[in-house]
Amino acid sequence: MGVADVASAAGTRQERKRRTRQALLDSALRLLEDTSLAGLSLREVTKAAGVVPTAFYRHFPSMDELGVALVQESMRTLRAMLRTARAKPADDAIRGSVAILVRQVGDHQPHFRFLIRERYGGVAAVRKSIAGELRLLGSELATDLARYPGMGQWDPEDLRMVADLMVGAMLSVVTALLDVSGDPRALAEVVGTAEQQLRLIALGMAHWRRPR
Amino acid sequence: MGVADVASAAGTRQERKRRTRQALLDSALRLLEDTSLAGLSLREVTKAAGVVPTAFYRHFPSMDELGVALVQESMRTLRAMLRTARAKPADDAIRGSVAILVRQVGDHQPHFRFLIRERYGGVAAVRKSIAGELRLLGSELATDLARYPGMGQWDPEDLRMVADLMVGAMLSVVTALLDVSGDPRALAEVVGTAEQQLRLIALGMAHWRRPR
DNA sequence: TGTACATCAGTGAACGCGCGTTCACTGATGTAC
DNA sequence: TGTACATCAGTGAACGCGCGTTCACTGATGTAC
Repeated sequence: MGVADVASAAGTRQERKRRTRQALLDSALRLLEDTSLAGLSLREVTKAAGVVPTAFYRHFPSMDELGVALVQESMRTLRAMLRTARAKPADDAIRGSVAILVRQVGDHQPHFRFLIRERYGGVAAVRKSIAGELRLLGSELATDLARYPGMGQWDPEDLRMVADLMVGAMLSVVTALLDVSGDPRALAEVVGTAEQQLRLIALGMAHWRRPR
Repeated sequence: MGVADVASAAGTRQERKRRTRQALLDSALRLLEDTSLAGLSLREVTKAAGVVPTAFYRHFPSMDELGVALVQESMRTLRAMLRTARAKPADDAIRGSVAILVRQVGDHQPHFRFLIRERYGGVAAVRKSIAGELRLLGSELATDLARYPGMGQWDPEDLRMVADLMVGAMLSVVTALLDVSGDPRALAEVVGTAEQQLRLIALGMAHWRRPR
């Protein structure tokens, strides 16, 4: 028998298990484009992944836990996007950031759709997981903002307030982008509106004086 | 037999039907505090309303249609709120508007929770219904804004852009309010943050010059 | 007012179906010697 | 390297359950005369 016998071609047992787990996650994510997690059954997911229903339990204790795993995966995509934006500061920061957002949402629609759908969806464990991750993201963004020229002396509470406003605006734009997918005219309008909304927020920041 | 015999006490047949329909809507709304529409069964709703499952079809062709009816009902609550805000312009418009929002969300939590949950939820018909209603709301707000002193000469597109930003911010605040229900400390913080975010947007508007 | 008939909101039995979960199993992969 | 045993990812049968929907029905309400 050649060097690539059946066992080594399929990988180690551990590696094969990891692949099945990933197949379950991928299948669920695909099915979730049509429904919410609450409307998705364990049997549908296993069928799409090509395993028997009972095999599910070798990987997750319940569909809720699979949902939490999908949150982790999706948040990794979102963080990758912010890292990209941070890495290459364009001369027009707003236009550059929106362009990156558009690109990333286009490339990873299922992840973003999942986050938007389940953020206030029916599964409590998933909702809490997303809320916690977004809170963390707000903190990180506030820290980033503090490094911007002229913002060093901002009050930490104000930084946090602005960061949360920006996260909210970003998620609004993501939502709008998911709605227009495929229609170039509508896409251009969403991009234009997003840029202007961010400019308006930036304008507010430029004239901000801490109240009270 | 007295004037208030069984028939007249229970109302006309039409009136009794209307009451059963309302019982179905009320029961569904209460059950929806724990799940999303996709996770709610026809049988649960009829059981909570005190009728037999098959009676459901005398009022709605499907659970989806009940969901659409709940959107109508909830939007009526939201519009009532905006009418209140419009009716009594306080000397501090932002503080006054936020106070009305807090009051109204506290009084009608189930309606607001339903809108927030199902806005991007799993049921397509309901999602579309909410999206359409919110678009309408944005138009109305843009028209309102045009009447403000100093905004008459704003470009209609810019008005719409700002109106959408405000609707988005309002819904963010509603979400935050639903999360903190019952905790006075957290509530005060949400109110403070909301007021500051709106002030920042107002500040941006004050310095806005139409680009390009 | 009284009678005969029509309407129709709500009932209750029944159906077939997909669900989550249990259990004992199989057989390839992994490990100890 | 070869052998004997352990591990464990995935299988397949089976279960009881709640689901949406059908259907023929009941009996109070409504209407025509």
